[in-house]
Amino acid sequence: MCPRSEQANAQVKDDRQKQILAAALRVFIHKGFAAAKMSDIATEAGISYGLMYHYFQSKDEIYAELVRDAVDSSKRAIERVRADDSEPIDKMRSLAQNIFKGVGKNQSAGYYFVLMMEAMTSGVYPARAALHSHNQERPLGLLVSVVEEGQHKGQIAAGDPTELVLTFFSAILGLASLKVSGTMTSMPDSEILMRIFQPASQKTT
Amino acid sequence: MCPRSEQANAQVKDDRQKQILAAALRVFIHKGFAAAKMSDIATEAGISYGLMYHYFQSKDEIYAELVRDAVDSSKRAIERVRADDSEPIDKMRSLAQNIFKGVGKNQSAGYYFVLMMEAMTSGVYPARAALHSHNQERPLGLLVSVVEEGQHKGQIAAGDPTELVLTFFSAILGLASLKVSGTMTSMPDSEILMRIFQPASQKTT
DNA sequence: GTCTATAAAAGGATAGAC
DNA sequence: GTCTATCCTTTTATAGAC
Repeated sequence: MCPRSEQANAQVKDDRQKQILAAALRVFIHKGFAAAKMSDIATEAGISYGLMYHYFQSKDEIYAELVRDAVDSSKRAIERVRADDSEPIDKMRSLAQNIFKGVGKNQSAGYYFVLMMEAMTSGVYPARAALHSHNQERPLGLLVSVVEEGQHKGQIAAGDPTELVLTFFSAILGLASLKVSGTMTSMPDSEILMRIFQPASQKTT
Repeated sequence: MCPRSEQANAQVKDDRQKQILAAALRVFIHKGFAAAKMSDIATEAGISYGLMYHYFQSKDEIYAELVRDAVDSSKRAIERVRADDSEPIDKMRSLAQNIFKGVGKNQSAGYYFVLMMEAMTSGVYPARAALHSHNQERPLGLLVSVVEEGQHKGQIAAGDPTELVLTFFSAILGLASLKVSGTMTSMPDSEILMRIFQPASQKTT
């Protein structure tokens, strides 16, 4: 009953939740929502099956929580590059490099991006719900204006900026999928993808 | 008992199998293997649940069969462009255009490509089995030499050709996923992706 | 060949001991 | 807080009537 221990317990509880979420992220990324079993997540987290339900109400809840985190994380990363004063093309480059590095090293920052993209395409209900609870503008939408500015400055090829952003990130998604599945052992040079932005008749420099 | 009717029955049987496979392809593409239910496929095919098992032994068998077909189809498409006498860069372009057109129009030729790529990344057992039963060299491997030739001719940027091929097709995979899921209403211009091959300081022409 | 009804298995969720 | 054992829903697969 002493307040100290209660606070400590709250800390333990929070740690466990994070531990479960981290394990679930890995499992969901590798198997997808439907194929991921609660028992897989429990094993990956190194705890018993039943304990999962002490911290989360359902598989859906875990997934929705992760998608929210993924969107937040992606959004923060995007806001960060938007805020700094580099050139538009370098903002896109920096974003790509961060994701490539994260995916290459199996870090959750990289996994978050993959999860967010999969949530967009999967049609899984809890994903849709989590995506829409953030009714604020979608993360990738924040990049359209960056691309537009880059086009005005002649750094980025002409064309519908939304289409360009989607093409760029779906390409990253495809690469990340191959990497995560082990089909590809390491991520390629991110400059290959940067060529998507490259105006036809002009050097990058 | 008359031979004529038996042959006609064989034809009906074959038609039904194709009908089920076509329905299954659509369902698998939209929901993924694990989330796809046999009842979904039956409904999509417009037949009863039980009848599925008259033509196939299991969900795994249907999936494996589709993956085999997808690999064959992709391989034939690749062999076809390899055989014709156009420039290497135009061979890649023609391949991309075909896939883009197929995915854009929801044709099975486009779906086959998506299925094949997903089979590579999914880790689903029947997919792996179907992929390995074709122990012959993998479809995308056939393109490495095309890219190499394009590099010698200065049409394609330098760099590991395998990496380039994988990057190119994983980008297509990502785009196709967005299209199939409805996140993207139409496929972008395939020339955007062709820039992946573009040497840095040179016009395509 | 085709369907409906049922069995069998898998996986999500809960209960209760410790 | 943590685990084991059990329940219950969902889905795969089979049986048997027509």
